[in-house]
Amino acid sequence: MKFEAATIKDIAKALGLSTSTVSRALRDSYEISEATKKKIKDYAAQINYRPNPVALSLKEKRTLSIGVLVSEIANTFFSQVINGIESIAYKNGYNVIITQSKESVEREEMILDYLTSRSIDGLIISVSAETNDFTNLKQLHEKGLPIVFFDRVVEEINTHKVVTDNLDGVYRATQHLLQNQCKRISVIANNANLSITKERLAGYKKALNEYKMNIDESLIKYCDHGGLIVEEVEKVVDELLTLKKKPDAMVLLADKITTETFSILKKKNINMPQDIAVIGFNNSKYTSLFSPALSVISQPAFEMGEQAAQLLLNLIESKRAVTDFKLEALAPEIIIRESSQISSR
Amino acid sequence: MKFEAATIKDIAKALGLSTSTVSRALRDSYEISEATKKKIKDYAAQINYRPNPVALSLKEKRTLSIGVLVSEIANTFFSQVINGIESIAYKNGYNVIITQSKESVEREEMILDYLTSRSIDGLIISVSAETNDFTNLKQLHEKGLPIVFFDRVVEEINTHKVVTDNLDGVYRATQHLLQNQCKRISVIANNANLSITKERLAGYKKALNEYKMNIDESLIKYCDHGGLIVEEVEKVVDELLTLKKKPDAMVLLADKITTETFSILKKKNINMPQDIAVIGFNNSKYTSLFSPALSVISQPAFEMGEQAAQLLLNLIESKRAVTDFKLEALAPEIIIRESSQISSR
DNA sequence: TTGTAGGCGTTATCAG
DNA sequence: CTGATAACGCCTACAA
Repeated sequence: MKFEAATIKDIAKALGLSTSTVSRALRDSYEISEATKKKIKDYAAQINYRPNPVALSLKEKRTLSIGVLVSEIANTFFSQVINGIESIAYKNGYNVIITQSKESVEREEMILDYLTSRSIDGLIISVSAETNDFTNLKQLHEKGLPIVFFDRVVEEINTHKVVTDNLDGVYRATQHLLQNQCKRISVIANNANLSITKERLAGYKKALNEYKMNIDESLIKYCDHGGLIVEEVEKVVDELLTLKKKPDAMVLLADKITTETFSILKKKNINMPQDIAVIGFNNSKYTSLFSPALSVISQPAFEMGEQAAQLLLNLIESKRAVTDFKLEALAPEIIIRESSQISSR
Repeated sequence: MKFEAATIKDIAKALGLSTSTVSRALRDSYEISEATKKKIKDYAAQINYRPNPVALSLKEKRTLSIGVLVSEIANTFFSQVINGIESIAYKNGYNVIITQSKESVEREEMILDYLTSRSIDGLIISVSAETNDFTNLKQLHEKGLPIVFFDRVVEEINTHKVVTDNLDGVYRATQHLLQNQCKRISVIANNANLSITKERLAGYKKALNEYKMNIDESLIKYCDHGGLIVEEVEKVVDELLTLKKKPDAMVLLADKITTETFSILKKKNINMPQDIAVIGFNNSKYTSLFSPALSVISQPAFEMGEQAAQLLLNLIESKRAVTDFKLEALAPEIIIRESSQISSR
């Protein structure tokens, strides 16, 4: 059972006019007399007429909706980004279709195929951790689908990108640990394929280099699924804790990895920051309520969403092909709390 | 710049056939010879043909998308529900259009108007805290728009509803506090209009009655915006703390209110549970990492989403008008942790 | 077995 | 100033 909404035809019939006259009157065309316009508009308002967006889409070859693909909606960072995207899209009359890959390549491929079979005008995407083959995405881009990357970007595809200044964020976080006399700073990173992993590790190494510390590869661990699988985090934490020369600090390079590691360390009754100082990426307000209150690198998620959406709308609505692409790198905020503050050691 | 995708026409032209033959072949009609079918299908695959969903929508008067309206996406409970909805919708070939009211009536009205101007086949909604006039929603429902309510339901509208067993959840939580010798148990509730508020308060009162305790109205507070505005929470917490006869426990009846109150109490250096025992609704995993670890009433959010989506799809795809509506009340989980466990007082 | 001719709701073009 | 017609991409009676 469906509810049948009024169409232009209904109005035309009721008023003894043609559909074209009605259409023109509703769009306030100059060629219609004020009297007819008024009659038509009044009647339209009365029966609560709304133009059918599907018919418009078919005619105008656009859907007024944009697709968003992230790895997980329930992740605070992503839901904040989506919030930002939504606010801009909404303001400009666009729908947002939100989808999640759950870090799976197959799901990502399926979703892309689905979304781009004409149901979106543009795409905002943070690629899944597993993905390292971007031919599909590249093809879509070459065919003319407007794409904006955020967070996890694909270097080979030339389009707008919105990221956190990951290098600087981790650089400052690591610096802070070094200033707190940490000597063996470990890191747990996301999948090595990801742009964010490379950038964040570069920040870590930059800080160590400045302090003339050696890069010890045994202190660098990866979670291929971005911490979505608890076991992969447990595994690397255990590896770090059973090293001959144990780390005295951890820098956690992804939201999920941060909270999982924190939880694991607590369960093992490891004192933070005394035994291990901890700082990691996370966007949830809740981390301030943790015990110890967690030091975090927080990304300007809402703004990232806003910027990505604005850039995408620019692409979609631009008349000429855009060739000048922007890379927006927004500054993260380093929030130092108890988990990384070593008063004396 | 748009990318032009292949159409049935293109295939027909390329193969010297008519569009209807192509259409039929692609849908595996019995009236087309195997040879032609194969030729057409091969070519379609080769040029990566995908039927245009917009054209299909126009023809079939359905969009294969469902709308979801919640108060806030970034709220863990809602993002988990959305997750559940998405999983079912996705499996059945439906799009999900996610929107948020931010607890504002105007936004809710605008979104409804937008969503229902033919761009969705059905709606899953948890109404905003401010809303107490449901004529709009009622009209939509009467016009035949399939609607499923979850969480915050509208009693006057007769359709499927998926809720947590709120009464029982709060009843058990309050009982737990009573068993822990709490004598003056206060509650902070969401907007009094909401179904969830009424149900949850009923649970509170039921427990007190069983223990032959008086209901002291000064211990019952409301946040009209569901805790979305920090000041409204601060105000009621202050009111409770400055009562002549202070409360020794708090039951917090909404996610946001729970975390805000917890944060306020911590800032005021109030010991939990010694000074005030605390338990509240919350769906974030993070609460176990709080200090003190927070006791919570956790809702089966993912399942709620799944059920709501399944019920909606049933409504949408049902041939005859549905008259037998379900009210699914799923059991919440009471997780007792430090914030409400009083060992000795 | 294949082709022709509408029609879904709208707007642009061309006529009057 | 207003109306008829075609077109967007697809499907389906009805013809051939």
